[in-house]
Amino acid sequence: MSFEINATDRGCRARAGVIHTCHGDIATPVFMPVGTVGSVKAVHQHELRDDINAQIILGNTYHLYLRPGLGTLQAGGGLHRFMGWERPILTDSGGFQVFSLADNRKIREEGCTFRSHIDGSKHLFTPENVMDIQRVIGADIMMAFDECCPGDADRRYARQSMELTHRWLDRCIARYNSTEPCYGHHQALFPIVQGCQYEDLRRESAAYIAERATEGCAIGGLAVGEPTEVMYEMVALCCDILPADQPRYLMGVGTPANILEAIERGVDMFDCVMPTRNGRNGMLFTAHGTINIKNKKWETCFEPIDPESPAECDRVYTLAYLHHLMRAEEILALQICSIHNLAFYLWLVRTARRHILDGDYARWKSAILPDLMRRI
RNA sequence: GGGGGAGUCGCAUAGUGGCAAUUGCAACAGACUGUAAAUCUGUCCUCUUCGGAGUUCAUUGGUUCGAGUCCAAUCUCCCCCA
Repeated sequence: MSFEINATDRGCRARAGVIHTCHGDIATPVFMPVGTVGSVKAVHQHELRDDINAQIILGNTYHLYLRPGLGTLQAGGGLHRFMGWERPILTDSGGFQVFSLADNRKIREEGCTFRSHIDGSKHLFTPENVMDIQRVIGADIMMAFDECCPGDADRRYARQSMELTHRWLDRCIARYNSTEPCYGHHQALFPIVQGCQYEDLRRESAAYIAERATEGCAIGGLAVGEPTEVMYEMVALCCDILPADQPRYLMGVGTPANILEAIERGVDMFDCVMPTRNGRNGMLFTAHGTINIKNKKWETCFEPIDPESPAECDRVYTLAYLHHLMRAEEILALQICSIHNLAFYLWLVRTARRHILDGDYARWKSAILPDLMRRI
């Protein structure tokens, strides 16, 4: 894997680049749709490719390990082949589940034990087996096993958590270096900065990660309850320390505004469940603001969902029709909302890239931001 | 004509002397950030300074400290027999 930077904006730290992988190139800044269990919920692979033009998607180590399980994944030739997706895949390590399944897990030095949310069975994740599992999944980008620390953690806990994540990282790297890809294509390993909302911890962590990163780095543990401004400060601070010649991935973020702010501070890669989850719950993101398609006001709005969208469903179907489908609880509504939101997110980062190349990113961002944050 | 049953806040339901009244649906909003989410939350008779206040359970009258609940009549609907 390699990363080339095409342009750095004149007015800010935003950059436009290309990540080259064995499964194709990824133009950055990039948004990666989340496909936790080997499926971007409610969206077909051909829609991801042709309507949305997703360059890379996410899978999740924890979920795929529980189901379908490693045997099936290996027999199926890895996740790319199993799910019929020939473009790049990044897998999260399960670090986020250490956070989100807090009631069903126990953290120790060795690793983290989980109770399966599916059948209650007990499982142990260690830095070593998380590397092994991601080898079997076959992700182009594997993530280090970390603890995603809650946003309101106190300093003492945040430090302990960060130091554990660092020790786990060294074990991840050792395992990574002593194992080979299963399917013949290269797999990169991204370490993850932690440190919660404490500046000194973030600095320390970013420096630790910068020393060990070879192909890319991630910033984790943000957008987990801390104020948005704090998140922006942490992002800026981390980007200053992380290697300039590697892609930077801000994990789990975020709203359209969050993404533009982070791009301005030097982030290249994003993922978030928001476009798909909120879409399934009736929220549409648009260049003019967010709308709740379930609201009565859309009942007779016979305008196309988005006449400019590359996705056919956005141009063909009206807001009134989508409103009707949503109310009628038709599965098609969830599909259309998900496709629309993903198409919008990808339009957003594509347009951001163009403005970075043009050198007027900051100005464009300031102009579009109030609209994005509006509620229609 | 005779006998039996039923009328509750849009719809459907609970309620057998202390009730502004149960639950579901519908309706109207809100939330959602490395997915335990096609999920969750709030409002849902009227007014409110959010403390409450005022009117309600087909209609009218009665019993009772107190009635959606008991009694009587009336109206409407359903079932059975002629």
